[in-house]
Amino acid sequence: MESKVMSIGVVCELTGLSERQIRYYEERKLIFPERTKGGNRRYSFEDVTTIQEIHQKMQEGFNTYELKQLKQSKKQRCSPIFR
Amino acid sequence: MESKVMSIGVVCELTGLSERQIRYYEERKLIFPERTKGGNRRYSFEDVTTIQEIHQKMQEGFNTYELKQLKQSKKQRCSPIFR
DNA sequence: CGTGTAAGGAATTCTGACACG
DNA sequence: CGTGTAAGGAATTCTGACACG
Repeated sequence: MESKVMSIGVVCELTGLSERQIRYYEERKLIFPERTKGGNRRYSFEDVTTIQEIHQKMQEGFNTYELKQLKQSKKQRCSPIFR
Repeated sequence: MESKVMSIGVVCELTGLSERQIRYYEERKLIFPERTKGGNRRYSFEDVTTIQEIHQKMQEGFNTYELKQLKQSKKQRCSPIFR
């Protein structure tokens, strides 16, 4: 389910995290919710999974910069250039 | 996906129907969204599908009472008593 | 019956900032 | 760095009612 349908409040319930934390992950460019015409964020179930993974990694000691690096290195290894 | 995560605005976008129509289906007991602590409705993807089916049937000439009857007869045929 | 609408209020979300560390 | 919070405003949703038919 990749459709962006959830408000931040629902994501908080699903993840147990605060709005602040979720918005911070976005600020660090780790998640990319859509926006309604009025400017409200909309998240997908994939986003929720990603958020949970981010939180898990952070509890293991990674910071957001490192997580960003990890994501990008994964992307590179999967890109056509590397095949 | 049976989790109730969507606000009525998202359901409107997904179905192309108005808030009024969607709330009316609930009034006629054809759908059963959950509520947040504050009283806001939350719908699942299953609800969206059901809403689309209801709208389809209504365009075919059924009224909400008949649709309610249809649902109940389906339930009865599937109930243990009828096996 | 099914749906549009204006009305007023309440719940939800937004941003930018200050704070701590 | 990551997160809590109070502040003020804006978007979203709620209910009950009137309207048409």
